[in-house]
Order: sequence, then structure tokens, then C-alpha cells
Amino acid sequence: MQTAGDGVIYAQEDPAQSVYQVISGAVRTLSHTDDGRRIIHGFHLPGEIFGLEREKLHLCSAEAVCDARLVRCGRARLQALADEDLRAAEAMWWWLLLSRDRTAERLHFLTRANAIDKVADFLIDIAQRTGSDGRIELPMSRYDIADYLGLSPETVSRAFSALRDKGLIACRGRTVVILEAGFRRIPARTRGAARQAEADRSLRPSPLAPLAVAQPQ
Amino acid sequence: MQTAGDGVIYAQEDPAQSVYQVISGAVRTLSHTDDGRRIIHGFHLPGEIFGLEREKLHLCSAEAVCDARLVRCGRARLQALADEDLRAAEAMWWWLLLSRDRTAERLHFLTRANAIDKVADFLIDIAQRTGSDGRIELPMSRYDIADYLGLSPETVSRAFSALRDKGLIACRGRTVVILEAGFRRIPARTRGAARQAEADRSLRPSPLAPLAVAQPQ
DNA sequence: CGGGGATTTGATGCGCCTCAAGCTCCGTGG
DNA sequence: CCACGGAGCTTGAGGCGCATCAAATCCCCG
Repeated sequence: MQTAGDGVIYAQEDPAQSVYQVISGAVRTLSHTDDGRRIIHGFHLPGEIFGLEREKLHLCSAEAVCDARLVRCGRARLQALADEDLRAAEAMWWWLLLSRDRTAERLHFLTRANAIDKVADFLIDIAQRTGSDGRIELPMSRYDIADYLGLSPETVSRAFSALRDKGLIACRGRTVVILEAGFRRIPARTRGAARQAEADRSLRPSPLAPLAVAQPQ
Repeated sequence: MQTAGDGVIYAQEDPAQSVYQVISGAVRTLSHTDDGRRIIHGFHLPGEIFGLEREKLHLCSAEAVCDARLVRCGRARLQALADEDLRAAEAMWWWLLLSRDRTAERLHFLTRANAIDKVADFLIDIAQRTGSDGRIELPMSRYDIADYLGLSPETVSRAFSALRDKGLIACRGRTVVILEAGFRRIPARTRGAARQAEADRSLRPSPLAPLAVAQPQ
């Protein structure tokens, strides 16, 4: 399926019938606080999966950040896959645990780090997930990043400026180049996180044929 | 098995061979940032399960908060349970999804809420999990709470005082009584969280015989 | 060339961390 | 039985970081 920028893929409270994988473009999952502020749960880049729910309804909405192509996989089909192929079931299990661990890791980081480190970490994360060696073209706005990191857009912008002034990145609008290799390890991450990230990158081959190379969250 | 207060159940990087369920007392899972500060991932109360890992090693340590009794369940046994009983496998799957959702919910809350709301939410959470109708005996210190909520111990203490001054709680040391019913819904939670909490409380019966009524995280 | 959203920059205030004392409670030894 | 000590907790003062309000600038696109 195909979705234009800002298009709604599913809304919060919609029946959760499918799981999705991004083919191209980018997707954000989001919800709103009671006082109306937006929370972005995560961004989903090509190859990554989203939409798996515990209950019958989606807990958050999903929107295309920019024009995006997706593959949809029905719940029943996923269930069938897991039932008939033990390795597929194992892969899903493992993928879900990874998703949980990443969320926990993000929690600790966002709770402790300052604004500059958050933005730096975000850029490194995007670079790694896109397989980039430093140059990245951000699909999302500063507002999106702010709502994802729990900062104000102004603070995000100031963090970009600070990183540029320090010579750690070069950027113009949404084009960013990560300059400093040393910059690639952020303080305040929990011990062992580096080792874990290493393990994550060498993703085990997955038997989830149409949904291969699952990058959770 | 039995463990005294502050006793180590397993250490970070230990081989992850078992899953545990708390029978009595309380357990904390924790790790340390590179600069030495302590991060408490979660508290585990009677009936709750912890220790399930994606990899061969534990990502964080587990310690008894106070004297505690635990049940240990080996990985192989868990695997066998899942293989032979489809309903058990489903329950584990569901439990893991719940764990993920709770972590995500906590992430958004801790990123947005102020110190008083964090502490208030923490107290309500503990009260709900212990099945208390208001009176709770905290097993953990203010320092533990601080490291769990990402606050300083002083700020946690001030939050307790502020809640007391507002007439929302009564407390003396680690004994707390939640006074205001209206206080039981905290702002800044994401929409639908109330409905979700409702669903969580009516926990579906689990076929995990020795590890029944699984409360994740 | 004009318009409007996205981004940047500036000024100000509040909230939490840090450093620093007191205070409470409880166990221990005199 | 009471003085002592120490850990846990509370309270106070000051400073830094981020949110907020405000305004200027960039840049894309018609």
C-alpha cells in the first residue's frame, strides 16, 4: 500500500487487524496527552515493523511522515506463520523482546540525558538504522523530533545549532552530516549498551519471509 | 528460594538461566550509567515476574529490596511449557506485549510529567499492584524511588511533603495513605491510558500454572 | 515576487539538581 | 535506661537547563 505525507495509516482505537512493514519513506506512531500535546512513540524506517498490538484496538495512531510504501500482514496470517513454523515463532518472540529492551533503554536515556545528548543520540540512531555512514536526510520536522524526544521544538533547534558550533555535525535544514566519530558514543547510556547495540546490528537472519530483518519499535 | 534485604539475586552480565516470580517481599532490577549513577528499572511485587531476557546474559542486576521469597523457573522448563501448551504460549506472548506497553507508557509519563505527578503516579501504581485501597507500606527507600523515577532523593522527599501539604496523602516514613480519590487520575497520561489500566486490572486467567497471574515489568 | 510554514534566535521565568544543614528514628553500648 | 551514632529523611539556598513567549529569518513553492 501507498500513503502520502501526513496521511493516516490507522487511528488510535481503530481495530488492530494488521502488522505493517515499511518499504520506503517513514512512519510515525503517536498519541495525545489529555491536555492535547502530541507524543510521538517512534519513527519507523524502511525494513522496520510496527502495529503489533496486545489488544483488539490500536493504542496509538500511525501516520506517514512523508510519502511511504508499506506492506500489510494480517493478524491471522501472522498467527498462521507462527503456528506452522517454529523458527518464525521464535523470531517473533525474539523481536518482541528486542523491542521491549529498546524501549527500556530509551526510557533511561530520555530520563537522564540533557537536550544536546538526546538530539545527538537521535541522529546517531537514525544514521545507524538507515545504514548511513554519516550523511542523513531527515524525513521528519523539528517538531516531530521534539515530540519524540520530549523537548520543545526551540530546544531541538538550539541543540542542532550547538552540535554544529561544536563541529560535531554539519547541517542545513534536514540534511545532516555526522562529522565526529568520537561523538558516536554518548555518555549517560547504561553500561553494556554499546555491546548490546553491537549485537543488534548483526541481526540474526529471520525466517519471517515477507517481513524480513525486523527492526522493532 | 529466600533472599535477605539488599541481597543480590543475579548480577548484570550473569548468564540468564531462569525466570523468577516474587512470592513475598519486593525486588528491584537495576543497572548503572557509565558515570556510576544507579538506574532502577523496576520494582517487582508479590505475584509479579522478572528476569526474562532476550540474550544469554542478564542486561541488569536484580536485588531484594527487603527480605523476599521467590520461585525460580528454568528457561528450559518455560520453553517446554510453551511448546506443549498453546494457551501457555499465548499467555506468555500476551504478557510480554503488556510489559512492552507498560514500559512505553512509563516512558511517556516520565518524559513529560513534573516531579510531584511522578511521585503521585508511583504511589497510585504501587497501591494498585498491591491491591491496596489506599494504605501502603513502601518497602523501598526514597533513594530507590528517586533512581526509579529519574529524580534526586531531595526532590522525591519534597514531592511527598507537597502531596501531604495538599492533603492528598498522609505519610509517616514509609507508611503512606492515599486520601483523595480524585487524586487517582493523574494528568499528562496519554489518552486511553485509563481504559487500558482498567483492562489490565481484570487480568485474564493465565495457564502458566506455577507462574500464575503474571504482572509484567 | 509574495506568502506561509519551518526553523532559528533572543529574553525571561520556573522547576529540578546540587550543595549544605538539620532532623527523626532506631539500634547499640555504656 | 539513657547517651551516642549513623542512616534515612527533610528542609533550605543557589544555580543551571529547558519551556515559554516573542520575533526575526530562511526557504520552498506557487
